[in-house]
Amino acid sequence: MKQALEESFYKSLCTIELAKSLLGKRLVHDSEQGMTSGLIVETEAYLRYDPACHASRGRTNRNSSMFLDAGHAYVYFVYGNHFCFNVVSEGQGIGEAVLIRSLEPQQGVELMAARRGIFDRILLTSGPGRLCKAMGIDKKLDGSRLWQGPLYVENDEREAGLSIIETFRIGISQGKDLKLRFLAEGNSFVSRRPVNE
DNA sequence: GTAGGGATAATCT
DNA sequence: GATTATCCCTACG
Repeated sequence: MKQALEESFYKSLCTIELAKSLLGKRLVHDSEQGMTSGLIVETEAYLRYDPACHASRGRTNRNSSMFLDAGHAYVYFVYGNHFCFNVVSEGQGIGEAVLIRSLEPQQGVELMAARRGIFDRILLTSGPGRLCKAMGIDKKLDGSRLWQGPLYVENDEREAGLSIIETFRIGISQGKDLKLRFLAEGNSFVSRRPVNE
């Protein structure tokens, strides 16, 4: 592994700051099948008093890793088909996290394509379920420590000068009016373009 | 390009 | 039994 961000990075920021700060950084998975990585270009924040947040109605078996210390992974299964990957934020006992919604593929594009069964670079990792499949992220990584790997985040020089757009979150029925989705302006790998504002 | 629905299963009521 | 932080395929303009 090259330079995984340290635990202190995750602890030093609140959830919204972390969601913005992760844009332009690189998510890396050093798996048994090979190395894959991608630039984070879209995130969403889920806050503890937010009705759309899994943790807002208390701790359950499913969401328990959301209550770990900042810098752990929260991976869950949705719609009977897909995994979603989150970066846990805030201190132990506080259920907040940042959902990673899309990546721009960097290393291991061939492996991603093989895992996904498609070859269109744009569709490889543009969506939370898609990127988990491409990166080989599943329930085994739930609760893992992002500062130790094999799944981790590192800096990328492209973070500098990045413009961030704030807009509404996707795929939820509650908390729709909150602008807690963040994306890299002008990047074509985001899962959906913002509609109005 | 947009809209609709099916797949598919853990979780919660 | 309903809901769900999704994806993909098909049909229709």
